[in-house]
Amino acid sequence: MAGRGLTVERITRTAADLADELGFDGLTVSAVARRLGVKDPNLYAHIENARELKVRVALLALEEMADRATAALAGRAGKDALVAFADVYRDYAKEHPGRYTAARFDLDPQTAAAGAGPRHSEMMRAILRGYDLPESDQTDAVRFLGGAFHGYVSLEMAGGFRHTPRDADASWTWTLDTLDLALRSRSRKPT
Amino acid sequence: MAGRGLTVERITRTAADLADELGFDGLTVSAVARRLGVKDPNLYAHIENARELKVRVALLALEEMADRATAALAGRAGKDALVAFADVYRDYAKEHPGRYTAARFDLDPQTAAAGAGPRHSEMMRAILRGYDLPESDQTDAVRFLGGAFHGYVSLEMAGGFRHTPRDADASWTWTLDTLDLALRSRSRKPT
DNA sequence: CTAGTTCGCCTAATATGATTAGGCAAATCC
DNA sequence: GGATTTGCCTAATCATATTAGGCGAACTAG
Repeated sequence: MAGRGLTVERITRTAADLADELGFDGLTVSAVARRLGVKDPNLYAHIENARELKVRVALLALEEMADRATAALAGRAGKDALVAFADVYRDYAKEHPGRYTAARFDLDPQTAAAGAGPRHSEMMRAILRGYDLPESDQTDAVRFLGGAFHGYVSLEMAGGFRHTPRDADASWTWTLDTLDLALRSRSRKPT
Repeated sequence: MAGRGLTVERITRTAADLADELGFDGLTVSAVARRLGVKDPNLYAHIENARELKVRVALLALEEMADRATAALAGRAGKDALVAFADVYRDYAKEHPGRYTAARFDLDPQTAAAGAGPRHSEMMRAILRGYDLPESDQTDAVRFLGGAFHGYVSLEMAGGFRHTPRDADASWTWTLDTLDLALRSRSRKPT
């Protein structure tokens, strides 16, 4: 049997691959079962329901991104760190569109807190340390940055930039330069 | 019959309302038919398939937002305009989460171009005129702003800010201030 | 006015997907 | 070696999407 040894891990990995191939919305229990060479009902021995499948993919994606980000951040600070971190998101979204979309899946608070979500905020805060913002601006800046990164990537992924000839990479660079500029102008110490 | 006089418009409006109530993903042909008091197959006399239903909701949302934005922008310029415009998005997303999500639906280029999408870019460009950016930065800035607005709203809507106590409105204000700052630092003329 | 047509809605039927209940055979335990 | 557990399967139900075809009321042409 092709399905020899089903495990939650194997199911999740397969689901993640399928999400990348079919789009996160196209991810179905049936498709995963098919790909694994087993019948649909088998999967329910390992997962509760379709939602759990998606949640697991979301958590996987969050973790993979956090791992990459951690690596990218090593030894960098300031704008360097900002750019490296942002590139991790954008590159990941390009390589794994389904996973990336999954990462935005609406997780319930506990699940989210148990996943890699907090690692992401942590890293963001670490980057911001390089800008020396007032303590009170910290959270605002995390939200601002997170939104800016995600928004850009998400619009680009949705094809929102196809209408205009301007190169998406160039706009990305401009965006990061501008974010850096913005944060520096918020800094307590002069640049 | 409750369904007296089905029209694409009525179907679309009903679909949009359902999207707001159930979430865009929960929007189904069946649910719309139920709400309209007719059997599912009837709808196919007016729409091609489920996708078209979603596309129509997306176009409706885009248009409604554009209308609001147009009104909000009247008589404003500079940061005032920026804030008014951004608030339109955020408020709309709060009032109509399903419609807002729909507005990000992946439309094919022609459909998108025929809809209100271009109006949005136009308004964004109008706002940017107040900042007097170099010609070449125009498109980059539109993408940057669009991404920042959408990203923030989308994270907030997805509950991404629930983890931290900090008030989402305050962060929004900070974000808009920072965007204004960023654009001003990109301006050709001094502030 | 009336046969023919169109309109608006319905029932029947198929396919896919989610999910539950229960069967069976090989591997494992005492 | 029989009892059990494990791993997968079949059968069955329900919701949704979508197609095909029926039926009566309103509408139109002669």
